[in-house]
Amino acid sequence: MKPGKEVTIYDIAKKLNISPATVSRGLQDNPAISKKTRKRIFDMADELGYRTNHYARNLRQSQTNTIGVLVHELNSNFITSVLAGIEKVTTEAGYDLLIAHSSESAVKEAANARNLFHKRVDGLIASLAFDTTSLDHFKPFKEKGVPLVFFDRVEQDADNTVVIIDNAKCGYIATQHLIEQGCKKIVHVTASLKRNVYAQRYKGFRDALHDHGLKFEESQLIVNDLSEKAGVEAALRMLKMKPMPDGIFITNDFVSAVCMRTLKENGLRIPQDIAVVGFNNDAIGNLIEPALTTINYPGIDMGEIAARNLINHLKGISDIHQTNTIIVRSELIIRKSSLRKPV
Amino acid sequence: MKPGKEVTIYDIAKKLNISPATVSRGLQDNPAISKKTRKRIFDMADELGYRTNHYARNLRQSQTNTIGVLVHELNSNFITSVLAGIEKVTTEAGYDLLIAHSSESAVKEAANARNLFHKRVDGLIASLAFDTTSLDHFKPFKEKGVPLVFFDRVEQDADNTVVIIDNAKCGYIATQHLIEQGCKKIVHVTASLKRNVYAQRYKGFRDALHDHGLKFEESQLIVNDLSEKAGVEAALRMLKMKPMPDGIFITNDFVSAVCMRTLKENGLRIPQDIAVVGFNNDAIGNLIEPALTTINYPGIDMGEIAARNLINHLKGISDIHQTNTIIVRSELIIRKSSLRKPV
DNA sequence: TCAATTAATGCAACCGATTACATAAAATTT
DNA sequence: AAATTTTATGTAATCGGTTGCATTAATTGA
Repeated sequence: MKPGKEVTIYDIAKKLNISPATVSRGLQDNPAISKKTRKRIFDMADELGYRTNHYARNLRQSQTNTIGVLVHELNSNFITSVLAGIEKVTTEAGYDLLIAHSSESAVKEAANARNLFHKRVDGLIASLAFDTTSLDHFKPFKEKGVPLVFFDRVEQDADNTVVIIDNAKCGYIATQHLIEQGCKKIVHVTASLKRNVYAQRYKGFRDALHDHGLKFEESQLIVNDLSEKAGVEAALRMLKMKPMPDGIFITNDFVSAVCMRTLKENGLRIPQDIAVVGFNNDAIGNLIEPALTTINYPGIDMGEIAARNLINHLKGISDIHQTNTIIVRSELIIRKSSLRKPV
Repeated sequence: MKPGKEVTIYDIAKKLNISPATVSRGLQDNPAISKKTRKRIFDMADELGYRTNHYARNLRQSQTNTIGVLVHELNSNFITSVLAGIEKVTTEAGYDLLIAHSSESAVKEAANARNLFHKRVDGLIASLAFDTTSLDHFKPFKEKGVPLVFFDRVEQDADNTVVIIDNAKCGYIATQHLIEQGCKKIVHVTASLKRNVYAQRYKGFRDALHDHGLKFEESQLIVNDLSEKAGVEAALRMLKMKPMPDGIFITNDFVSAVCMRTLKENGLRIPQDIAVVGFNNDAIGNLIEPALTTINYPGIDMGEIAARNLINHLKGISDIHQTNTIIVRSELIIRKSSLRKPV
């Protein structure tokens, strides 16, 4: 076979002395085509090394069989497992994936959304950046009727389908666990409260404090960007507090690890002096010392659920506008970083 | 604008009373079109909310403006930064990315290659799975003249363009460093020696031992699959050795962290009893205790270089078959896990 | 045996952009 | 002013499948 020469259904048709329409139908397993002809078509396709031209097909059908995924970063355990879940479902269903990440920038997020829109994805799965406030960049999708599913970082007030965990509950049980371990002054380290996930976790945190009769001061809330530098700074700030906190609930395992390192460097013992609870159950939590208590939630399931809902909608099996909010299970995993009492 | 109604260049042409050809040219900044007309075209395109139909374009031009990326996993720092590098270059050049991962399975790798081939990527960037032995699944690309670039895990004997680091040298300096720190019995923990990266690192390791007059026994080489379980087993095996090793060179930071954890659990002090050097400079290395000495190499640069070479080739700026092997810089980062002597 | 169904296949118009070639209009040269 | 060149635009074929409708062949029924 010479390079550059592509085999088309016309070539197959000519060789077999039948019409291209028949070849097309045969390739699609259209029941109108006899088994005999179909077999001949497939055999000839193999022989000639035929491959479908998806561009011709998509052009004609005016659908791309592509799903866009918009995430903030690719660098966490959580996100990669969500992607794995999405990928599993979409490949099974014969869809391609176009993945874009915003590096936590609302501007880049909007640019990516625009790009995916121009690429005509059939549907979009997205998790918002830190500083995204307006959802305007998703409007074109809505106007064209392209279905959207948000996961994890979402805007819940809008009429979107969202796949999330119960962040408030997670925040509550994480905090409650610290309280049960005897912590009296608990600090919460988190990111922009404009994002639902952080706002909800914070809410759970506050509720738990309140329900257990612990008071709260503004200084017990540290908001930053979840970078390494921010983790170090948060730890230093806590070291200066009087009295020092005896418990920390941090919204992310990486920052937890950084904080713990800094605290330890400054002579504090974990969990005796300060107990720590993280969030996400990244691999790192089990490798640092002491091992990190954290909230586990199944990224892969979230990805699968988001993708499955979108695809069912696309195939007309179900309507995405009916199921508005899907809550995925989550749990507290208790390890040494918070254990001050015998189990 | 009603959903479902797509604006085409014909619509623009009709409104402006010019031909679709002119619109097409105007949109492409073809110099044959007067500035005035071009402006009218762009304005009308904006007004109508026109978006290019890439499928029509690709069909006509018989090129997809898509580059396939084939990697073993998405879960490491290294791979995500390579992807970031690739993405940067390809988006700048207006290419899309189709990313597939093989989960370290040669079978899945072949399936992904087949899929990307059928999707007609214009070029392919790949890093091989553990157990890939044959490169047959890349043949169709070669036959059709689709350019290939391999990075990191490559097959060097073939006539492919590869982007790599000097793994032998890295293995050498890592080992030499341990020797300089006074290690007499060094164990190397790595993965399948069929893969160039591991084979070369092992070679460097052996050469360093030899050059410094240290003898080597088979038991000093532990080959596994770089999983958590494998890391624990490797550590346990070393604990049973008589005499126990006083240095370890591990081919990956995650496994290093796991090994260190197990060794510490068994009462060993690092680096006093055993010094450890990892590979990759993952974030984890700086969070565990003691911080991990490791080899750093810039994934983002590798990605950029691989992508840039591929794209230059596609654009006819350069020929990929000329530059056969590109070696990216790498360096040893010394941290506490190996430091037995004052710097 | 012949009409009425049903099954299998073909015809031809599309999807939306690109581009070689032709043509018209404007600018320049002689 | 006519001829020539340059600039701007139009015509129509093409890329490779898909699909509504028409047609033919095979099967069934009367």
